[in-house]
Amino acid sequence: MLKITRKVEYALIALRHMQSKNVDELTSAKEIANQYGIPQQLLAKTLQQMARDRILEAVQGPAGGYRILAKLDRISLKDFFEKLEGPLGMMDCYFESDCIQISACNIRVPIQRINDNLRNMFTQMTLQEVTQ
Amino acid sequence: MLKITRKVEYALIALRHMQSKNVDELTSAKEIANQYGIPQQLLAKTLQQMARDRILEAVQGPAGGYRILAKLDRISLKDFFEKLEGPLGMMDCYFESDCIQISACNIRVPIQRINDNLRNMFTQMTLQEVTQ
DNA sequence: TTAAATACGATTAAATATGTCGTATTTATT
DNA sequence: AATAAATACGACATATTTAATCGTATTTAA
Repeated sequence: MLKITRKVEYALIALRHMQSKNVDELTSAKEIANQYGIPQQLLAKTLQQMARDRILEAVQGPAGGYRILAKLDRISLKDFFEKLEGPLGMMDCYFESDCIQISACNIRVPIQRINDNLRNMFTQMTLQEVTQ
Repeated sequence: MLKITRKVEYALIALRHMQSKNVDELTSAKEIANQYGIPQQLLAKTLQQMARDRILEAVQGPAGGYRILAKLDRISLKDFFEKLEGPLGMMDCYFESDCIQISACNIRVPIQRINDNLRNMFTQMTLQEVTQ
């Protein structure tokens, strides 16, 4: 429980890698995949998603690649996680309420408290802090 | 990501249920399973594990069941989670260091920072707070 | 025109989580 | 002593989620 996914892991590796370069320099998925020993296609998808989310900018064609587009100190870890993985909650009933036994459930409120703490914590941390 | 497991969910439901009773009153797995619509055998296993962990006391035989043994305000959520699920970390390399590409990895330290925050948060919350 | 890169849906594979089965043990009740 | 209702627990089966791969299209510098 409470594990981050490979997608997030690869995204962070990529961001950190790019941050060690000149701001407008491009990095290909291949370069990162080789350097860190991770599956290129999977990484590529993650980078593409980040591009759709306007975290990265993608440049096509040979000698193309990705560079950081967003201000990382303006993106909370919560937003980052949610962009990549969807709503951030310890239980789905935090967002959806189609749980069949919701009336019998006696831990909805307590779980929400934990959840709020968790979300609050990740709201306070920025991507910049993590990848710098 | 960051989801709690059914095991933890069922454990919390059970604890909260027992807390609404007299301290020495016994509750059977069947009673909880029926009331909250959860699989009895799976719940039973979880209760048995909590008994091994000295959170609950088990009484065998007919009319047997479980009651709360530990002082819940002395057990952190971190300890509780770790008793049930093992080491609490967003990545395994927080505890194990047999990651093949660990030398190339560029996010070990940042991830550890997030991890420390997370563990710190759960260290500060007690089981009592959650189940009361 | 070619080659090297991104783009992305579809599918497969692997890992993890969840649930069930079968059997043993304990013990209150009859 | 026999029975029944509960805990105890390893082994297995199923379901779900995550991770990885495949195939094909598009873009664009050389």
